[in-house]
Amino acid sequence: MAYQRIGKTRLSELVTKQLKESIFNGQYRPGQRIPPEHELVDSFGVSRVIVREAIRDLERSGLIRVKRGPKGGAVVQPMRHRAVSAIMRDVLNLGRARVPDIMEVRLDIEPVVAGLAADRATDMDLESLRNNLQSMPEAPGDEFVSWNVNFHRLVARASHNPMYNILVNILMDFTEEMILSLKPDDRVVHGVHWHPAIFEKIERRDSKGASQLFREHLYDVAPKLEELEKTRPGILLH
Amino acid sequence: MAYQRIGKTRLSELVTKQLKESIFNGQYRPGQRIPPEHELVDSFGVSRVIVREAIRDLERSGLIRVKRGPKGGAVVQPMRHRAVSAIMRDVLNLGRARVPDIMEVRLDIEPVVAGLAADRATDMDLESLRNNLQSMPEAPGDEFVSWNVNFHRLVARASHNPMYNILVNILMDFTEEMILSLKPDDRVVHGVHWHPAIFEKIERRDSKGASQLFREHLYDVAPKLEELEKTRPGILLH
DNA sequence: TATTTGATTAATGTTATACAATTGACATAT
DNA sequence: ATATGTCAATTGTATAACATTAATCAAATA
Repeated sequence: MAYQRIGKTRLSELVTKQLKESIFNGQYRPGQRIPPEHELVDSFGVSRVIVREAIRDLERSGLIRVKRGPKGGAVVQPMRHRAVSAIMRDVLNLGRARVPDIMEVRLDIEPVVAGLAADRATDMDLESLRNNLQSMPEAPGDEFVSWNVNFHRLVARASHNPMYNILVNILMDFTEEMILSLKPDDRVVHGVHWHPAIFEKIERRDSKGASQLFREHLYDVAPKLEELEKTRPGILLH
Repeated sequence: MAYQRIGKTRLSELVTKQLKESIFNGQYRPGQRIPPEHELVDSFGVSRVIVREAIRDLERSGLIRVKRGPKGGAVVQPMRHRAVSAIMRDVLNLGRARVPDIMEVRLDIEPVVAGLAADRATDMDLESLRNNLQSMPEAPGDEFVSWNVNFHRLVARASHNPMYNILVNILMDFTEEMILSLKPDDRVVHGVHWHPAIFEKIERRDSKGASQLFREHLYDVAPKLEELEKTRPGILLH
């Protein structure tokens, strides 16, 4: 029988693994702090360097946020897509992804997600969407962009599929960044009138209708965003 | 005029940013090494701890791989989805995602991707797919699973959309893990006969057909995978 | 009294130095 | 030739000291 291969894992990885386990267990829940470094040093019996490395790992994967000072420390975060989003951007950059690639994915996914939302939206979801529609910022500044993009995020949340939720949020992170990187004057106020119509379909549980309208919405917007690629190549790269 | 807010960025983040820039620039290309720690310490004028932190960041996002010893160091990697995949899993765990959620996404995305593959596959892509079909492992062991899953990965690559490529690869990472976590006897040899038929559609540039067949393929497989959820809840969690 | 200012302190951020472990390359011995 | 040993480059880990940040509370001040 073959001997068992000795793993060359770094110490920090072992620490990371145990801490992660505790977080998934529910031992440390979102909002709570994990013990300060010096305590972890004692518990795990490794140096501070190692503990800090593990903590950095958790931070990078978005599971915790670290603050300094008294009452500071590592606080467990609720589900966040930003971490995935950040790394995804790096990988896409290496893969030379372009705006049309992103739009192609959006054009497929978002209508389906809207359909699911029509099927599954709770009253709270509908409330959030209604709220979004009624709070349009007046000036077409950065806030306006976030507000606009946020409708898409809320629809994704209403689909009640965590994976879709993350994916759409990632796509919208990219989209939002692209638009924000333009001077306000150059930003196309794209189809604000679509959103209320889409909401109506969702509210009436018209799955097919919501899906179809969303598709039209995106077909309407896509060319304008893809235009960006020409005027500002490599716009995804930040 | 308002003063400019002082960023409370960590030093390591500044280092990370610059190194990343160099990698995206093409200054350090996949396969090449970035300078050893002590040189970076000199160049950036920060301590070794900081440099190491930055390097760990790059490693975590899959941009480099670090080896020890002489001729070791940080080597730039080609586009990898694993890093995204790893973090995505953490976030999904926190979001309590379940197997049906994953399958729902696969059922939407993969047929579309197959359609694109039919439109865009190069001769090399077709060659890879053909190669896959002709090299079925005999024993239904781990290798068999990888081989099976790999067909899906190759189709995604043939779509020539980097984003889809990553997404499908992530989905297949999850799928592969789920199946591998079963004892070989419990693994369902799911529809091997679908793959050749799908390939034929792709080869003939029949976009609609490829898409449709792929959808049927997944509808065939889905129930068996979703069964896992019942017998082994939390199977995604590793 | 209300508000600024300062001191205290708990926590993370950074530096410096030394040593350990890994591993490729080459020399040496058998 | 093949195994063994030595060296050197490079990352991994440990320790100790100091810097910075920010919450809290006390004291000074208008």
